[in-house]
Amino acid sequence: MATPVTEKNFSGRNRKSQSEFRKRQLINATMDCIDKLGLSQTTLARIAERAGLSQGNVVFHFQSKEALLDQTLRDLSDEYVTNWQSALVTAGPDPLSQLCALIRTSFATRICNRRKISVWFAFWGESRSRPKYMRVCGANDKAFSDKLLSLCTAIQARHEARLSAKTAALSIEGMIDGLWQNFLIGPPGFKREQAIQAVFELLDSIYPNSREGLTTS
Amino acid sequence: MATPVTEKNFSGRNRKSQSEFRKRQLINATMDCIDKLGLSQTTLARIAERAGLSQGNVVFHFQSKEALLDQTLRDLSDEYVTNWQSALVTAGPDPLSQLCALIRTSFATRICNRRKISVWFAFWGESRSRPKYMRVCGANDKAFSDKLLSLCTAIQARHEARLSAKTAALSIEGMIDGLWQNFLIGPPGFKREQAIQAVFELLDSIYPNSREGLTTS
DNA sequence: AGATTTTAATTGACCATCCATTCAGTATTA
DNA sequence: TAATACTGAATGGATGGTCAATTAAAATCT
Repeated sequence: MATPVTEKNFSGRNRKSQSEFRKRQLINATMDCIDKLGLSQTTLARIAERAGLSQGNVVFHFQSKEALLDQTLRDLSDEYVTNWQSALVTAGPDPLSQLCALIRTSFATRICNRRKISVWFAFWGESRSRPKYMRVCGANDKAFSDKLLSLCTAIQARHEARLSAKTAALSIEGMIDGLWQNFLIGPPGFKREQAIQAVFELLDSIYPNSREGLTTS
Repeated sequence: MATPVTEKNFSGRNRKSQSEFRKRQLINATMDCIDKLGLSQTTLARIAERAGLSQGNVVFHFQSKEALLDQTLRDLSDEYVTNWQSALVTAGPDPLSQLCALIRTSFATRICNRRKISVWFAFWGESRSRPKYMRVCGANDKAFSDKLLSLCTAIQARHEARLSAKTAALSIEGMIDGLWQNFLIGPPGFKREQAIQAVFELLDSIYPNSREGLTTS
C-alpha cells in the first residue's frame, strides 16, 4: 500500500554500510513524517510504512523511538553546521566575504526548504520539554551566533559601521531566522534569491559601500 | 495529587461567565502542558489534571481535543493581535511613533515569555500538517507584516532611509522573530529590554536621526 | 573452494499501556 | 423543575516496544 521511498534491497559492500544506509533511510522517513504529519502524529508504524520496512526493524536499528528522534535532530544539526562551516572555508580569509558566504549558504536549497524548516520548528517546539533537544538546538545556535559576532567585530575594524558589532550580528541573524519562518508560514511565493538579496541590502546599510569589490552576485 | 492552578469553585455571576471562566482555565492548562510537555505529550488527561478538573469536563466544554487546541491557538493569536493593535492606538498617528510602539509591545511580558513562545513554536511546528493552524498563523503573520510595511512606507515619505521600505520592514520583523527565538533557545540571560534596544539600534541605522524628538525611552 | 557455524538483519504477530471519546448518573444553579 | 455543569468509569482503537522465528550474510573450518 505504501510506496517505499528508497529501494528495499540494499546492494552495499558490507554490513556496516548497510546498517548506515538503513539508518539514513529511516531518518529520512522520520523527517518526511514530521513534515507531513507533525511530531505528534509521527509514530513508529508510520515511519516504518514510509520507509517500506517493518516496524520491528525500526526498533532494531534505533532501539527506541526516542533515540530515532534524537538522531534525526542530530543529523539535521550536523548538516546545518557542516554547511556553513564549509562555506566559510570556501570563502577565504576575508571576514566580509565570509559573512556574505554565511548569508548565502543559510538559504541553500539543501538547508532551507519547507520540509527541513518544518522539522526544525517541530523540534524547537518541543525543546523546552526535552533537555536533549534544547542542548542540540542551543549549541547549534550559539556556534552560529558566535561566528557571526566575531565576523562583525572583524569587519568593523576595516569598514565604517552604523551599528555596534553586537547589534549588527543580532540583526543579521534575526533577519535570517525571520526569513526562514517566512518560508514556513508566509505566502508560498517567497523565493530564496529574494531572501538573500534582502539580507544583503541590510548588510549594505550597516556597512555602506563595503561589498563593492566582492564577487557576491 | 495534582495541584489545581486555579480555584475549582467558581464564584461568578451567571452560567455564561462560568463557562467562559472554565474555558479560559482549560486553555491556560493546555498552554502549560504544551510548554512543559510538548504538543506530542499533551493529552486530555494531563490537561484535566493540571486544571484540577475531570477529563470528561474538558470534552464537555470543548467537544474534542482538536477543538481545544484550535481554540488555544486562536486565543494566543487574538491576544497577540489585540496587543499590537491597541499599542498602535495608544501611540497616536505618527508612523514612526507607531513603529516604535509596535517594536516595544512585541516584547511585552504578557506576549513575549518563554511559555507563550514555546506554545507558538509548538503550533508552528505542526502548521504544515494542519491547515487550520497554518491559516491562523499565516493570517496573524500577514497582518503584522502588512502593517509594518505600510508604516515603513509612510516613514520613508518623511525621513531619510537607507533601505527600501520592503527590506526595512522585513529586517525589522525578522529581527523581532529572531529575538523571540533567542528567548526560547538562546542563553537564559537574554532580557527584554536588551532586545528592544537592539531593534531600536537597527531602526536608528535605517532611519538616522529620526527618533530624536520621540519619547521612546 | 565448498561446507558449516556464527552473527546480523528482518519480519509480523503480540502485548501492556495510553489515549480520546462516550455515557450513565450526580450535583448545581436558574 | 428544567437546564447546565460535572464526575468517574468504561470502551475501542492506537502506540511503543518485545519476541520467536526466518532469512541473509560473514566468518570459520575442512
